[in-house]
Amino acid sequence: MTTSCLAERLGELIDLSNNEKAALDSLEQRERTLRRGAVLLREHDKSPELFVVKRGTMMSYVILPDGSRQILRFLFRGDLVAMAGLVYRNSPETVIALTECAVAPVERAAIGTLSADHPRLAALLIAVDQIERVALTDRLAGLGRTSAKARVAALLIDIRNRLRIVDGTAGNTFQLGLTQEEIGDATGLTAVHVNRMLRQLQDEGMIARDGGRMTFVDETMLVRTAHHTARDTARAAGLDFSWLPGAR
Amino acid sequence: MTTSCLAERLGELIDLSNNEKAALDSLEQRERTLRRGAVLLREHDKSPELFVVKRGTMMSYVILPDGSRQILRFLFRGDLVAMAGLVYRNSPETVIALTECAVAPVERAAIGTLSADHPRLAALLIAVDQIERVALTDRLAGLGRTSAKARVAALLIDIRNRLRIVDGTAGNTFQLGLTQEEIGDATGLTAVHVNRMLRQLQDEGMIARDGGRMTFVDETMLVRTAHHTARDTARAAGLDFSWLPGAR
DNA sequence: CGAAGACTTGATGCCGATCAACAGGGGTGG
DNA sequence: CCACCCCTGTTGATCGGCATCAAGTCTTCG
Repeated sequence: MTTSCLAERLGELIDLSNNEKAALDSLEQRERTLRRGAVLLREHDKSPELFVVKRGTMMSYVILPDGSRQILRFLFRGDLVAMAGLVYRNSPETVIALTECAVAPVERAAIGTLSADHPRLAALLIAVDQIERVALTDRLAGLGRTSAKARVAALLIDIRNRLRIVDGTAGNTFQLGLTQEEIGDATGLTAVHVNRMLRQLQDEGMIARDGGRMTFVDETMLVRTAHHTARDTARAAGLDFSWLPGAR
Repeated sequence: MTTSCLAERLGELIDLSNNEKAALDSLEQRERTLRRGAVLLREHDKSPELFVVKRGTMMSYVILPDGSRQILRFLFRGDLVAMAGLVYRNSPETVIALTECAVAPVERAAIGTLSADHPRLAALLIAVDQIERVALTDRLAGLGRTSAKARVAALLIDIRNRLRIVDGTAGNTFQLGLTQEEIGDATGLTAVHVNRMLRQLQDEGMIARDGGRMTFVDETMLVRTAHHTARDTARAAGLDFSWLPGAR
């Protein structure tokens, strides 16, 4: 029995009832696989459905009038993709697969019936939105007010933390899975300057690199360099769900 | 009879039932007034409740370790403040009044009971979150990938559009109500450079300034300068709410 | 084995930060 | 009522971080 990825994600926040688990499972009946580089959704295209990431990692971005790209978000197992498709007929962003991926398409209407049948899950979705909103504002502050080195360091830490949650690896080494150009498009820098910042972090003994693999040598220093507000996105400590209505 | 500000806001998106309106009204029983500059909520402080803005304009920001400030959001009538307080015990941001303000405190638990009693409203709150998320990602792309001039122009357009919705003024002149330092903290620039950008926009005939009043002289050009993705945040065109469950 | 993409490093230039000085204005206390 | 001061705005001079341009290496894959 494969539990739904969404149930897995929400289950980290609160204990779900069996009814709720079943409702979430039923959302992820279908599955669609994507190969590396495949486009799930294109900016401005119609987006009649949303998706839950089941395997692999993806990213979403926008292209500005001058052709430059801003990466908005990296997506991992359990993340909801294209929630904006709920309200906007046309997708505000492009979503592509960074690795081999599997996603579960979800009808828009399913979110409506879900909130009717399971008010607590609807409230929980609101809560998850807030967590993601805070993550976005953290990035906003980073782009607006921190140096190139801090931004690159912060991105590395972010990716590592998310990978850690997904595949449970506890070590200090991980597969970054991003080109330097992608790091630049996420942090508002050029690929060239990203390269220099990585070299600098390496020369200063904070990280080590070997091909695509990244190792945190001095994590304390790296965190300090990143000005990382250790919000520890998904950890239950510091979160409060006492206001949720009863389960069904 | 004063309708609730939240009902007003949500009512722009869909037609609310009388039950729903009543439920929203009941959220805004209490009212608290704030004078210009007053702090509603301080970063890291406990935030046991949320608020709806009833009158005036506010802003939220964070202070980074080096003392610099990033303004995250400007808040107008009908906006929800401190929704993050739903999940985070401690507020992730500071919220202060830019003008004389009135807010209605709302218990966290009220959101829970609201979603239990009125599933459609819960779904609508999810939808509103998505609209705001898209606005945030637009700003993210602006900070990461556009010039100082474009960012200032975009901010001016944004503020004007929001003021227009709130007070229904249709003209091209409005009270900006922000210092140049605040514009800088919102756009990731210094006050000095904001000043130069405003002068440049003025010299190029896009805007005119008179004390605190701002006039759009050549709006077309201003919009082009801002690379403004005319998402027109609250306009119902392009939005889709057919997936919502039935009203109660 | 050739070609295309990713990475690396150097040289140079520009956008926006920083430092500095001054003007206007509104609030406060003497 | 006036003097003072702090806040905001304005403009010039200089500096520095990151972009841009360029050239070359390494890797991967057809």
